[in-house]
Amino acid sequence: MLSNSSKYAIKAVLYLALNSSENKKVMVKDISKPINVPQAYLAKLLQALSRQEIISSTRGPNGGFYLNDTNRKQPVMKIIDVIDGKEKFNSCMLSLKECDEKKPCPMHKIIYPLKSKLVQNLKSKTIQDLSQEVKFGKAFLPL
Amino acid sequence: MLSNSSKYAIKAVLYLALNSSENKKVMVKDISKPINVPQAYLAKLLQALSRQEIISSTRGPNGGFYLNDTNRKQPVMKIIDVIDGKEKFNSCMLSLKECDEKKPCPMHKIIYPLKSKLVQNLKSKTIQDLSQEVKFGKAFLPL
DNA sequence: ATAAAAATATGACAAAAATCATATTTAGGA
DNA sequence: TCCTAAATATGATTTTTGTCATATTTTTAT
Repeated sequence: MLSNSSKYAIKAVLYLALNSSENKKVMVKDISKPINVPQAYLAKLLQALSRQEIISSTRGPNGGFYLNDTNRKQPVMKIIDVIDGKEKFNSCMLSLKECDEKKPCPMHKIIYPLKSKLVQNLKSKTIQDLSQEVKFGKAFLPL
Repeated sequence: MLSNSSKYAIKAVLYLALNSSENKKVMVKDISKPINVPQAYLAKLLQALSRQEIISSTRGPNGGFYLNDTNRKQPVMKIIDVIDGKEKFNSCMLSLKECDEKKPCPMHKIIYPLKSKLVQNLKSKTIQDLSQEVKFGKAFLPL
């Protein structure tokens, strides 16, 4: 449903939400271990997120990745947009060029309402929102 | 969301539902043209579906692919199962080993209800159901 | 029986996604 | 200032997915 890359990225950002701040930066290797994602690969993903200012980073000694307040307010969808591309949830389930309410493909009715609700959720829920769930023991993040 | 392969397969089966019968078999090349899928590739997909008895086929002159009544009663999900594998909609959105109502990952609440509704739809809607929509002008299948 | 027309089986090739490796740049501390 | 530790940029490798090609088997008609 999501690519591995997106899953990795979301896990990493959530990890940062729970374990970093402007004055507590975290190195790639210290993220990759607990979330169980290959370090070199994760580095690439984090760099992409950093370039788009979805997460923050500083180089050099005592540097690392972290989230500032603006970062925390980003919707989860942004992560997916950057890693998997904006088209991820946009295309018709049968890849028909023209597929909408007026001229729906045969799968449209089964899928569209659910997909658009999903997109809505992903756009409204922020990194902050999700990390709070974990913080308050309502959701979990092992492995 | 679905692989190209699954999309192609669904389009082809829908085409067969609308244009074939036990005594009107259709050759690969006559399916691939109208649904705009490369012939050799489609052949491979149809063979896989035929092996799993989701569609029917006979070889030799006047042979081809077609749907019998049993085929038409298959749920759309079966096509996806065969082409993309049963795990497609089964895994957690963050690929956590353990993720369920009791110990949900942070994305669970946002996604699970929608995903399970989607799966339910794909399992209950049959090839027949979808092709009827097209037949009665309630859905469309160009390109 | 034989020839032709179809699916089937197999595998080669290409493109994209995932993974790994390394040289470069930047920032901090001695 | 210079060394070291971190991200960054770049690209090589591997795996998976998508695509193409061809030889084989089965069926029908002559």
